[in-house]
Amino acid sequence: MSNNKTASRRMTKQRQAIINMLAKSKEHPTAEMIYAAVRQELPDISLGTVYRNLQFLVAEGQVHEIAQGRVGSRFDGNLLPHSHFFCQSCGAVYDIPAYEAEISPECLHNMPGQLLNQRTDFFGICQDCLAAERVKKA
Amino acid sequence: MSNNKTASRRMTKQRQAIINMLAKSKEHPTAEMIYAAVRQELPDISLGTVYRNLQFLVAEGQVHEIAQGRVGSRFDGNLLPHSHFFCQSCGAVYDIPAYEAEISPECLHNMPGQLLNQRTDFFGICQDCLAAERVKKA
DNA sequence: TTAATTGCAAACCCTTTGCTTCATC
DNA sequence: GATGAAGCAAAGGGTTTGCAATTAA
Repeated sequence: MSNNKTASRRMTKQRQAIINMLAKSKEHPTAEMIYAAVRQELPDISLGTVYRNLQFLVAEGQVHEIAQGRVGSRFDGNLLPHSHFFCQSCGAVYDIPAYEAEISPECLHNMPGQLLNQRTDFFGICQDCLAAERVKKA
Repeated sequence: MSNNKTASRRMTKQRQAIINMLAKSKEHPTAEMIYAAVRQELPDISLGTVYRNLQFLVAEGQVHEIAQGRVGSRFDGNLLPHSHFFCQSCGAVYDIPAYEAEISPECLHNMPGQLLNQRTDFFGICQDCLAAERVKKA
Protein backbone atom coordinates (compact mmCIF):
# COMPACT_ATOMS: atom_id res chain seq x y z
CA MET A 1 0.00 0.00 0.00
CA SER A 2 2.79 2.36 0.84
CA ASN A 3 5.76 0.74 -0.85
CA ASN A 4 5.14 1.22 -4.55
CA LYS A 5 5.56 4.91 -4.22
CA THR A 6 7.46 5.16 -7.45
CA ALA A 7 4.29 4.37 -9.32
CA SER A 8 4.44 7.38 -11.58
CA ARG A 9 6.31 10.53 -10.83
CA ARG A 10 8.51 12.97 -12.52
CA MET A 11 10.89 15.15 -10.69
CA THR A 12 10.26 18.63 -11.89
CA LYS A 13 12.20 21.66 -10.80
CA GLN A 14 9.06 22.91 -9.09
CA ARG A 15 8.63 19.75 -7.05
CA GLN A 16 12.30 19.68 -6.22
CA ALA A 17 12.20 23.27 -5.06
CA ILE A 18 9.25 22.57 -2.78
CA ILE A 19 10.98 19.51 -1.35
CA ASN A 20 14.15 21.50 -0.74
CA MET A 21 12.28 24.33 0.89
CA LEU A 22 10.48 21.96 3.24
CA ALA A 23 13.68 20.13 4.07
CA LYS A 24 15.35 23.36 5.09
CA SER A 25 12.42 25.02 6.82
CA LYS A 26 11.89 24.70 10.53
CA GLU A 27 8.82 26.88 10.67
CA HIS A 28 6.13 24.44 9.53
CA PRO A 29 5.17 26.69 6.66
CA THR A 30 1.72 27.13 5.21
CA ALA A 31 1.12 26.60 1.50
CA GLU A 32 1.31 30.35 1.03
CA MET A 33 4.65 30.56 2.81
CA ILE A 34 6.02 27.78 0.66
CA TYR A 35 4.74 29.56 -2.41
CA ALA A 36 6.42 32.80 -1.41
CA ALA A 37 9.72 31.09 -0.66
CA VAL A 38 9.85 28.97 -3.78
CA ARG A 39 8.90 31.94 -5.91
CA GLN A 40 12.23 33.57 -5.20
CA GLU A 41 13.84 30.76 -7.10
CA LEU A 42 11.07 30.03 -9.58
CA PRO A 43 9.13 33.25 -10.06
CA ASP A 44 6.65 31.65 -12.43
CA ILE A 45 5.50 28.81 -10.23
CA SER A 46 1.80 28.93 -9.50
CA LEU A 47 0.00 28.46 -6.21
CA GLY A 48 -1.94 25.60 -7.77
CA THR A 49 1.31 23.78 -8.42
CA VAL A 50 2.34 24.25 -4.82
CA TYR A 51 -0.92 22.79 -3.62
CA ARG A 52 -0.79 19.92 -6.07
CA ASN A 53 2.71 19.03 -5.02
CA LEU A 54 1.91 19.27 -1.35
CA GLN A 55 -0.99 16.90 -1.89
CA PHE A 56 1.30 14.57 -3.76
CA LEU A 57 4.06 14.69 -1.17
CA VAL A 58 1.68 14.20 1.72
CA ALA A 59 0.08 11.24 -0.06
CA GLU A 60 3.51 9.74 -0.62
CA GLY A 61 4.43 10.30 3.00
CA GLN A 62 7.35 12.55 2.18
CA VAL A 63 5.78 15.42 4.04
CA HIS A 64 3.48 15.62 7.00
CA GLU A 65 0.48 17.85 7.17
CA ILE A 66 -0.33 19.53 10.45
CA ALA A 67 -3.99 20.38 10.22
CA GLN A 68 -5.02 23.33 12.29
CA GLY A 69 -8.04 24.27 10.41
CA ARG A 70 -11.20 26.09 10.64
CA VAL A 71 -12.97 24.13 7.97
CA GLY A 72 -15.13 21.21 8.89
CA SER A 73 -14.80 22.06 12.55
CA ARG A 74 -16.97 20.11 14.85
CA PHE A 75 -18.51 21.42 18.02
CA ASP A 76 -18.87 19.76 21.33
CA GLY A 77 -21.31 20.78 24.02
CA ASN A 78 -19.72 18.39 26.48
CA LEU A 79 -17.38 20.46 28.59
CA LEU A 80 -16.29 17.65 30.89
CA PRO A 81 -12.72 16.67 30.19
CA HIS A 82 -12.62 13.92 27.65
CA SER A 83 -10.69 12.86 24.59
CA HIS A 84 -11.69 12.05 21.06
CA PHE A 85 -11.36 9.09 18.79
CA PHE A 86 -11.53 9.96 15.11
CA CYS A 87 -12.56 7.24 12.70
CA GLN A 88 -10.35 7.58 9.67
CA SER A 89 -12.82 5.68 7.58
CA CYS A 90 -16.16 7.37 8.16
CA GLY A 91 -15.09 10.57 9.88
CA ALA A 92 -17.14 9.96 13.01
CA VAL A 93 -15.87 11.43 16.25
CA TYR A 94 -16.30 9.45 19.45
CA ASP A 95 -15.90 10.63 22.99
CA ILE A 96 -13.60 8.57 25.12
CA PRO A 97 -12.71 8.98 28.75
CA ALA A 98 -10.38 11.84 29.45
CA TYR A 99 -6.88 10.87 28.62
CA GLU A 100 -4.36 12.74 30.72
CA ALA A 101 -0.95 12.48 29.16
CA GLU A 102 1.70 12.48 31.84
CA ILE A 103 4.45 14.78 30.80
CA SER A 104 7.87 13.88 32.10
CA PRO A 105 9.92 16.63 33.70
CA GLU A 106 12.39 16.20 30.90
CA CYS A 107 9.70 16.76 28.32
CA LEU A 108 8.36 19.75 30.22
CA HIS A 109 11.83 21.18 30.23
CA ASN A 110 11.89 21.03 26.47
CA MET A 111 8.82 23.17 26.00
CA PRO A 112 9.62 26.32 24.06
CA GLY A 113 7.38 28.36 26.32
CA GLN A 114 4.69 28.17 28.94
CA LEU A 115 2.55 25.08 28.58
CA LEU A 116 -1.11 25.88 29.11
CA ASN A 117 -2.83 22.96 27.54
CA GLN A 118 -2.35 19.62 25.96
CA ARG A 119 -4.51 17.31 23.99
CA THR A 120 -4.15 13.74 22.90
CA ASP A 121 -6.25 12.64 19.96
CA PHE A 122 -6.74 9.07 18.86
CA PHE A 123 -7.16 7.86 15.32
CA GLY A 124 -8.28 4.53 13.99
CA ILE A 125 -11.18 2.59 12.55
CA CYS A 126 -14.41 2.49 14.48
CA GLN A 127 -16.37 -0.69 15.19
CA ASP A 128 -18.96 0.07 12.54
CA CYS A 129 -16.36 0.45 9.86
CA LEU A 130 -14.47 -2.61 11.05
CA ALA A 131 -17.66 -4.59 10.69
CA ALA A 132 -18.23 -3.26 7.20
CA GLU A 133 -14.63 -4.00 6.28
CA ARG A 134 -15.04 -7.58 7.40
CA VAL A 135 -17.63 -8.03 4.72
CA LYS A 136 -15.24 -6.67 2.13
CA LYS A 137 -12.46 -9.00 3.23
CA ALA A 138 -14.65 -12.09 3.26
CA MET B 1 -10.36 37.51 31.58
CA SER B 2 -12.81 34.65 31.59
CA ASN B 3 -15.13 35.57 34.42
CA ASN B 4 -17.07 38.53 33.07
CA LYS B 5 -18.75 36.39 30.54
CA THR B 6 -22.05 38.06 31.06
CA ALA B 7 -20.71 41.21 29.49
CA SER B 8 -23.46 41.60 26.93
CA ARG B 9 -25.72 38.86 25.77
CA ARG B 10 -29.29 38.35 24.95
CA MET B 11 -30.85 34.98 24.93
CA THR B 12 -32.60 34.61 21.63
CA LYS B 13 -34.62 31.62 20.60
CA GLN B 14 -31.99 30.95 17.95
CA ARG B 15 -29.16 30.90 20.45
CA GLN B 16 -31.19 28.80 22.84
CA ALA B 17 -32.01 26.29 20.14
CA ILE B 18 -28.34 25.94 19.24
CA ILE B 19 -27.39 25.49 22.87
CA ASN B 20 -30.09 22.86 23.30
CA MET B 21 -29.07 21.01 20.20
CA LEU B 22 -25.45 20.88 21.29
CA ALA B 23 -26.38 19.79 24.77
CA LYS B 24 -28.33 16.87 23.39
CA SER B 25 -26.05 15.88 20.56
CA LYS B 26 -23.40 13.24 21.00
CA GLU B 27 -22.14 13.38 17.45
CA HIS B 28 -19.88 16.42 17.59
CA PRO B 29 -21.84 18.11 14.85
CA THR B 30 -20.48 20.45 12.23
CA ALA B 31 -21.99 23.90 11.76
CA GLU B 32 -23.99 22.53 8.87
CA MET B 33 -25.37 19.68 10.97
CA ILE B 34 -26.37 22.11 13.67
CA TYR B 35 -28.03 24.30 11.09
CA ALA B 36 -30.00 21.38 9.70
CA ALA B 37 -31.12 20.24 13.14
CA VAL B 38 -32.11 23.65 14.43
CA ARG B 39 -33.96 24.41 11.23
CA GLN B 40 -36.55 21.80 12.11
CA GLU B 41 -37.56 23.95 15.01
CA LEU B 42 -36.75 27.36 13.56
CA PRO B 43 -37.12 27.05 9.81
CA ASP B 44 -36.05 30.64 9.21
CA ILE B 45 -32.76 30.58 11.05
CA SER B 46 -29.84 31.38 8.81
CA LEU B 47 -26.48 29.68 8.53
CA GLY B 48 -24.83 32.97 9.38
CA THR B 49 -26.65 33.04 12.69
CA VAL B 50 -25.48 29.54 13.45
CA TYR B 51 -21.89 30.50 12.77
CA ARG B 52 -22.16 33.71 14.75
CA ASN B 53 -23.60 31.91 17.73
CA LEU B 54 -21.03 29.16 17.57
CA GLN B 55 -18.30 31.78 17.61
CA PHE B 56 -19.95 33.43 20.55
CA LEU B 57 -20.42 30.22 22.49
CA VAL B 58 -16.89 29.04 21.84
CA ALA B 59 -15.53 32.40 22.93
CA GLU B 60 -17.58 32.17 26.11
CA GLY B 61 -16.37 28.66 26.73
CA GLN B 62 -19.84 27.18 26.63
CA VAL B 63 -18.93 24.99 23.69
CA HIS B 64 -15.71 23.43 22.55
CA GLU B 65 -14.49 23.50 19.01
CA ILE B 66 -12.76 20.43 17.65
CA ALA B 67 -10.74 21.71 14.74
CA GLN B 68 -10.08 19.15 12.09
CA GLY B 69 -9.52 21.43 9.23
CA ARG B 70 -7.87 21.76 5.97
CA VAL B 71 -7.54 25.51 6.05
CA GLY B 72 -4.35 27.06 7.22
CA SER B 73 -2.65 23.69 7.27
CA ARG B 74 1.02 23.70 7.88
CA PHE B 75 3.48 21.30 6.39
CA ASP B 76 6.41 19.57 7.95
CA GLY B 77 9.32 18.07 6.10
CA ASN B 78 10.63 16.48 9.28
CA LEU B 79 9.45 12.89 9.24
CA LEU B 80 11.16 11.84 12.44
CA PRO B 81 8.67 11.27 15.20
CA HIS B 82 8.15 14.47 17.11
CA SER B 83 5.40 16.51 18.67
CA HIS B 84 4.31 20.08 18.25
CA PHE B 85 3.94 23.05 20.51
CA PHE B 86 1.49 25.65 19.22
CA CYS B 87 1.88 29.19 20.46
CA GLN B 88 -1.61 30.50 21.11
CA SER B 89 -0.40 34.05 20.88
CA CYS B 90 1.55 34.25 17.64
CA GLY B 91 0.55 31.00 15.97
CA ALA B 92 4.08 29.68 15.65
CA VAL B 93 4.57 25.93 15.65
CA TYR B 94 7.59 24.47 17.39
CA ASP B 95 8.96 20.97 17.17
CA ILE B 96 9.47 19.25 20.44
CA PRO B 97 10.86 15.79 21.16
CA ALA B 98 8.50 12.99 20.33
CA TYR B 99 5.97 12.58 23.04
CA GLU B 100 4.72 9.05 23.33
CA ALA B 101 1.56 8.94 25.36
CA GLU B 102 1.33 5.70 27.28
CA ILE B 103 -2.15 4.34 26.97
CA SER B 104 -3.34 2.30 29.89
CA PRO B 105 -4.95 -1.07 29.15
CA GLU B 106 -8.13 0.35 30.62
CA CYS B 107 -8.06 3.26 28.24
CA LEU B 108 -7.26 0.98 25.31
CA HIS B 109 -10.24 -1.08 26.26
CA ASN B 110 -12.44 1.96 25.93
CA MET B 111 -11.51 2.64 22.34
CA PRO B 112 -14.53 2.46 20.06
CA GLY B 113 -12.51 0.68 17.41
CA GLN B 114 -9.03 -0.22 16.30
CA LEU B 115 -6.48 2.32 17.42
CA LEU B 116 -4.00 3.08 14.66
CA ASN B 117 -2.51 6.32 15.73
CA GLN B 118 -2.39 8.88 18.44
CA ARG B 119 -1.08 12.37 18.72
CA THR B 120 -0.48 14.68 21.61
CA ASP B 121 -0.32 18.38 20.86
CA PHE B 122 0.81 21.05 23.26
CA PHE B 123 -0.51 24.57 23.51
CA GLY B 124 0.82 27.57 25.32
CA ILE B 125 2.74 30.79 24.96
CA CYS B 126 6.17 30.70 23.38
CA GLN B 127 9.24 32.38 24.84
CA ASP B 128 9.12 35.23 22.37
CA CYS B 129 5.55 36.07 23.26
CA LEU B 130 6.22 35.68 26.98
CA ALA B 131 9.02 38.22 26.62
CA ALA B 132 6.73 40.61 24.77
CA GLU B 133 4.03 40.11 27.38
CA ARG B 134 6.46 41.03 30.13
CA VAL B 135 6.76 44.45 28.61
CA LYS B 136 3.01 44.86 28.64
CA LYS B 137 2.76 43.83 32.29
CA ALA B 138 5.54 46.15 33.44
C1' DT C 1 -36.01 52.83 23.88
C1' DT C 2 -31.72 51.02 22.24
C1' DA C 3 -28.22 48.08 21.37
C1' DA C 4 -27.57 43.21 20.55
C1' DT C 5 -28.96 39.94 17.21
C1' DT C 6 -31.09 38.31 13.06
C1' DG C 7 -31.66 37.24 7.88
C1' DC C 8 -29.96 37.82 3.68
C1' DA C 9 -26.62 37.91 0.39
C1' DA C 10 -22.34 39.22 -1.02
C1' DA C 11 -17.59 38.83 0.10
C1' DC C 12 -13.58 36.11 1.69
C1' DC C 13 -10.09 32.85 2.07
C1' DC C 14 -7.94 28.77 1.18
C1' DT C 15 -7.94 24.97 -1.75
C1' DT C 16 -9.20 22.32 -5.81
C1' DT C 17 -9.98 21.63 -10.69
C1' DG C 18 -10.41 21.94 -15.94
C1' DC C 19 -7.96 22.84 -19.71
C1' DT C 20 -4.14 23.78 -22.67
C1' DT C 21 0.74 23.86 -22.96
C1' DC C 22 5.23 22.25 -21.46
C1' DA C 23 8.86 19.06 -20.41
C1' DT C 24 10.48 14.75 -18.11
C1' DC C 25 11.21 10.08 -18.82
C1' DG D 1 6.59 10.76 -28.35
C1' DA D 2 3.65 9.77 -24.32
C1' DT D 3 1.97 11.36 -20.56
C1' DG D 4 2.72 13.39 -16.05
C1' DA D 5 3.01 17.95 -14.48
C1' DA D 6 2.78 23.08 -14.92
C1' DG D 7 0.31 27.56 -15.47
C1' DC D 8 -3.66 30.04 -15.45
C1' DA D 9 -7.95 31.21 -14.06
C1' DA D 10 -12.36 29.96 -12.76
C1' DA D 11 -15.03 27.23 -9.48
C1' DG D 12 -15.81 25.29 -4.86
C1' DG D 13 -16.68 24.89 0.09
C1' DG D 14 -16.80 26.55 4.49
C1' DT D 15 -16.90 30.73 7.02
C1' DT D 16 -17.32 35.70 7.75
C1' DT D 17 -19.37 40.20 7.25
C1' DG D 18 -22.18 44.58 6.04
C1' DC D 19 -26.52 46.33 6.42
C1' DA D 20 -31.26 47.10 7.28
C1' DA D 21 -34.89 45.13 10.03
C1' DT D 22 -36.02 42.72 14.52
C1' DT D 23 -36.35 41.96 19.18
C1' DA D 24 -34.74 41.12 24.02
C1' DA D 25 -33.78 43.72 27.93
